Amino acid sequence: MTDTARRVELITRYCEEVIGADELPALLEQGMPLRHYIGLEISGRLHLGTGLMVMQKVRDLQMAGVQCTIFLADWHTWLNDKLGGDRQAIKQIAGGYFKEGLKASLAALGGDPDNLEFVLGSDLYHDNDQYWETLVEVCKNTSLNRIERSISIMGRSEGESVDFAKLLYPPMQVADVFMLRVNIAQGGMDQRKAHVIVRDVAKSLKICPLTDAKGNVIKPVAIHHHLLLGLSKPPEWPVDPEKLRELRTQMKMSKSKPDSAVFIHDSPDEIRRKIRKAFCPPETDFNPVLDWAEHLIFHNNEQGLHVERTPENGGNVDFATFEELRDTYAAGKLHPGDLKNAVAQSLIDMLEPVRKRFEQDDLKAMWSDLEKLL
RNA sequence: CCUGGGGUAGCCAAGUGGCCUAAGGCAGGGGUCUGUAAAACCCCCAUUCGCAGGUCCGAAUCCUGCCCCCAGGACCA
Repeated sequence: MTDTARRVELITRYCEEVIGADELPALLEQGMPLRHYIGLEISGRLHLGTGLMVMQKVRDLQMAGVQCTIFLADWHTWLNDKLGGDRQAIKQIAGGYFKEGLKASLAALGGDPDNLEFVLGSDLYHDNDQYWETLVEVCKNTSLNRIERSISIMGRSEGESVDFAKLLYPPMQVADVFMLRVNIAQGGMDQRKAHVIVRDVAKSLKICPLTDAKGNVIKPVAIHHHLLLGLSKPPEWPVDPEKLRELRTQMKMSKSKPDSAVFIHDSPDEIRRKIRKAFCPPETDFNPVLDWAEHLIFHNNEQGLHVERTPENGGNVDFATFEELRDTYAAGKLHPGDLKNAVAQSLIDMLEPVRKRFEQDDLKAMWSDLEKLL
């Protein structure tokens, strides 16, 4: 495998979708420094979707030699009425709990937290004419209709009536990408609308266009990771494939359903309890426990999944690949309870360093600052 | 600024002077039952009705003022 092929593989692996994958090899070959970003709202406790799904991709990108940036979107958090819309508190949590929590998560996954850049929205926008000019340019190159349809990126449903400020959110997110000079934009599958606008307007921007090593204007590559299923039963079961797209957002982990999500600093007992209560039908589709096994365990743990069972239940088993696990489960040869115990234990082990980090006084204090706000 | 409609739990929503210490549904929590969960069944979940006064024996329900939301309209030298 050539070096370029190896790096492309690292950049794109495990992604549910990559828009503009064809453009990657050329960028790599011309020695263009690759800059990544993912924007995160400061919305509350860090769950596995952010802590592990986002950060495992960051780790992969670092391994591919990409400069990674976490954009702490304090303005977007404010626009979206999160954390009570308290700007001062949002900033404080962003630079404290959020930043340190993400670094701890990345470290636990084998990435390099010291080489991870953090940019706060307020800092990027302050005294930055280019940013506001680019925002206007983005707006001039899209339509109100399109922006209204894209508010699903902020967890709002299409057609929902929102105050006008919220319509600034999507074009600001688009402008962020160009202002940060990013050529790889990462997001969950729920962010694709914003990234499609990014790519649509990329060639029309004059103030702050993105260019390659030769000075040609290019579009950022968009990489989208899988959204982890929430642990609760989907609102509609069985899931109708026709309605999958609209249901997807409702199926993801949500903070309003406390036990549908596991947080990065949950205690082993909490993790076991939540997973024990998880929806886990005999089917393999839309099975959150299998979903977590696939995307969290097999993508991070070389050892695969170790299942402990009593002798009368068949004794211990190891699965080296997800396919092996899925097929065994589908055949009814692995009991859901045993699967749950194994997945829980594996996550507990994976998150051990994160919990350790949160036991230290500085992070403990930052965490408690957040809890007071919730 | 005007006209009309509206503000009841996380969400939807009934109730228009006393039986409201506020119905119902969804979501959520606890439990029973299953070697998981789900389903089923049982239980919990607003001392309070946008805010402040007032009338009345008694107000979520009537009156006054204020705040906010929605749909129009007016203004636009």
